Amino acid sequence: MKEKFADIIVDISHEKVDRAFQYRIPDKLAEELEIGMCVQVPFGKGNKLIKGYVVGLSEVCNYDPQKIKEIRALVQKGVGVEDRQMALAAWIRKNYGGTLIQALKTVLPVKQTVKGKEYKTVVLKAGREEAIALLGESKRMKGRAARVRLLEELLQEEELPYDLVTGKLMVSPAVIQGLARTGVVKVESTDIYRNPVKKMDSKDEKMKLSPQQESIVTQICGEYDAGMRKTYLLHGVTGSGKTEVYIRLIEEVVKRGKQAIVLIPEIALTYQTLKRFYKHFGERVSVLNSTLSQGEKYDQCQRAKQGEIDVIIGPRSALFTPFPNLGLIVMDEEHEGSYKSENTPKYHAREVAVTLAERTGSVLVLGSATPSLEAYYRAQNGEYGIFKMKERVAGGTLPTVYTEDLREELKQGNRTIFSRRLQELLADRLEKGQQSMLFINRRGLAGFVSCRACGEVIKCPHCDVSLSEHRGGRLICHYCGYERAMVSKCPSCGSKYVSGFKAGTQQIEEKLLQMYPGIRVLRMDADTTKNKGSYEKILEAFGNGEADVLVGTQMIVKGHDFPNVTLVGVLAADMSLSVGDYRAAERTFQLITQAAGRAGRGEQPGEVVIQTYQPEHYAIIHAANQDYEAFYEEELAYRDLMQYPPVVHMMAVQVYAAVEEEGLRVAKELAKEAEKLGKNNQGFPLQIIGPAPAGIGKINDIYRFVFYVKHPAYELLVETKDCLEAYLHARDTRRLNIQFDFNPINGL
DNA sequence: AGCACGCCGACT
DNA sequence: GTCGGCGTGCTC
Repeated sequence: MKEKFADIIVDISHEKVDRAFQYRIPDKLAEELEIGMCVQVPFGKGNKLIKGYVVGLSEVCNYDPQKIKEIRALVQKGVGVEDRQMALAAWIRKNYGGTLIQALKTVLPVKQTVKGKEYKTVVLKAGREEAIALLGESKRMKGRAARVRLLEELLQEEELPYDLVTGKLMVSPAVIQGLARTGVVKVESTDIYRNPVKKMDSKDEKMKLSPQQESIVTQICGEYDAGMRKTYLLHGVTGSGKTEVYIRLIEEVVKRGKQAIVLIPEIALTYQTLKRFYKHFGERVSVLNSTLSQGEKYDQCQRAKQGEIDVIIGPRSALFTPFPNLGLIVMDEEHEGSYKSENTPKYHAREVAVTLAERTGSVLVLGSATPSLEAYYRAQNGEYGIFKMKERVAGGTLPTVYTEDLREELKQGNRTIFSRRLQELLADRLEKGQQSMLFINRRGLAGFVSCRACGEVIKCPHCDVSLSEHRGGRLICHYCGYERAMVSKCPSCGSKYVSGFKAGTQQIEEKLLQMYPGIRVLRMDADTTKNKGSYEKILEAFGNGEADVLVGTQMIVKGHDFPNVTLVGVLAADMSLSVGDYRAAERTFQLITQAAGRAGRGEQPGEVVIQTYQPEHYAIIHAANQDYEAFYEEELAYRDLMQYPPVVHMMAVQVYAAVEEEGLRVAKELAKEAEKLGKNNQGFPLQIIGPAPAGIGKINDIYRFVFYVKHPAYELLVETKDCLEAYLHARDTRRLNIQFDFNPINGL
C-alpha cells in the first residue's frame, strides 16, 4: 500500500505557522481520514500534541521524509469542517485577513461534539398471551412482585419510559435485564437532542398580510421560482410589518424543502423574535447563540443537519448553521453595528451572507427602518432589489416630533436636563396615566472624572482612556479592567474639586423622582440588565404598566411595542455626533429615528421630544422629519465628497507594539509600501491616510497606530492587504501585531 | 504561539 | 568559572 500524507492546519493563531504542515497518515487511519477532520498531531521541538484540521490529502511527500511526523489520532470530540465550510473559511480569510485557523474556527458553530442524551424505554417483545401466562406464573410465585408490576403495566401500555419503570414502578435494572435476557422485554434507546426552545403556545394563527406585504412576498417568490437569486432590502418604517413578510417568505421556502436562517442584531432580542416565529413554525424553529451550553449548541447543529428544524434564529454566528438545503437568509435590523465582528477575522455578516447566499443558491433579505448607507447605496445601484414599506400595518399615525434647542433652554434659565416642553409633556402623561420613554444617547460619553480647577481627566495608567466612575466610588478602566479608588485630590494640581461628569441613566432617574414625586421609574442600562432575564423582566414590567417612565440607553429603542407609550424623549440626541468618525451622523440618525418609532404604537398618537445642542444638523433635522431619503441624499453627498464608504472601500491597518517608536516606524513603513503599490495601479491610485495613533492610542501598555487605505475596488484593498502581509512576513514581527479591518464601523 | 539553542552580564 | 538573561530561528 502506498504511503499517504495529509496537509494539516495547526491550531495556533499566528502568522508564522499559518500554513499547512504535512504529516504521514498512519495505516490505521488511512481508510477513514478525510479532509475537514480534526486530528491530533505532534508539533514543534517538544512534540507537543495539538489539534489541527486536515485541509488536503496527497500521495507525495513534499518535505524531508526523515523529519516528517505522523498524525497521532483523530480527535473524537472534535467537529469536522465540511467542504463548503472550508471554502467559506477560505473566503473569509482572503477577504478579511487573519489566519486560516481563525477563519476555520469562526465558521464552525460548535467546537465540540457532546454526547447526546438518551431516551430509554422498556418495550414488551413477547406476545400478549405469552405475557399474560408469564404474569400468571409470576403471581403464583413468591419474590416476583417486581416482575408482576412491570408486566401488568406493559400489558396496558406496550412501551414505557425507562425512568418510569425504575422510578415509579420500583423495578430494578436487574429485573429488567432478566426479562430482557429471555426476550420478554427489550430496552430500546434513542438519542434525543437537547432543545433550548421551551414549549409554548403554537396556535397556528393564520396571518393576514396587507396588500403591500402580500405583493412583496409574491414578487420575491415569483423571482425565486423563476430561478433568480438576489439580495433584497426591505426598507420599512417601524411597525410596517417586516416580520410578517419574513415569516411568510420562510413558509414559502420551507414549502420548497429549504431552510432559513434569521439573523438578529442582539442576543437579547432572541426571545421576542422566537415567540413570534414559534407561532408559525412550532418545534421546527430553534435558536443558536453563545448563551447555549456546548451540548445544546452541538445538538442544534445536528438537528439542522438532520432536517429536524427549518428555521434558526441567532446573531451573526448563526450564519454558519449547517443546513443541508439553505434557501433563505433574513437579516433583521441590517444596519446594526453588531453584525460586524470585533474579533479577527473582522467579517461583516451582511457581506458573508451575500457570499453564502450566492454559494448555496439562497435569497438574502435585509430589513431595516433605517438602512445602512451601504445597503441603500447598493439598492440604488440596482445591486439589491428594494421594497419600501411606508405605512404602519395597524394604521397608526407617525408621531409628532419637536426639536428642542438646549442652548436656548439655558438662555431662558432652564438648568435642568429636561427641556420645558419635555417637562410639560411628561406632566401631561403622568396625569393621563400614559407611559413615557426617556432615551439617553450615551455613545461617546463615559462617566469620566475630571478636575474642575485644571481640567485634568483621570486616566488609566495602561490605556489611553479615561476611567469611569462606578458605584462605591471605584474608578474602572473599561479596556483593561484596571481599578482604583476615587481620587480625593487632583493628581495634577492638587485641587479638591474633582468630580464625575454625570449624565447617566441613574442621574436621570434621580432627577425624575425629584421633580415628579411619586413617579414610578424603571431604568434599563448595562447595570440593571447584568443578570440573566433581567432585560425581559424590566420590559415586561413596563409593558404591564408597572411604571410611568422607562429610562434607558440604546437598548430600549429596539423591538418592543408598548401601546401605552405616547411620549418619547431623546435627551442628548447629538451626543453621538461628537464621536468624530464618519459614521457619526448615520448612527445619530438611526438612534433618533428608532427612538421616535417607539412613540404612539397604539391607539393614541405619539409625541417625540428631541433635545439637542445642534438642532440645525441634518441628521437631527431629517430624523425629526422621519425622512430617510433626505438624510440618505445628504449623507451620501458627504461620503462622496470625503471619499468614505460606501462610495469607496476602506481598509484600516492597525499596528500594535509595546515600543511606541517601533510601532510608529512600522506603521510608516507599511503605509509607504501601500503607497508604492497604489502607484503601480495606473487607473485609480490608492488613497492613504495616516499613519496616526489610533483613537485610543494605548491599551494595556500596547501602543496602537493606524492608517487607512481607500479605493473603490474592494479587491484592490485585499491585494494590498496580501502584499503588506507578505512584506511583514519577510521581517521580524515578534514584537508587533498587525490587524486589518475592512470598512470598519468606527474609524476615522 | 511555544520551545530550544545560543551568546553576553553579575553571581555562588 | 557558571546561571540565566532574552534575541533568533524553526516548527511537517
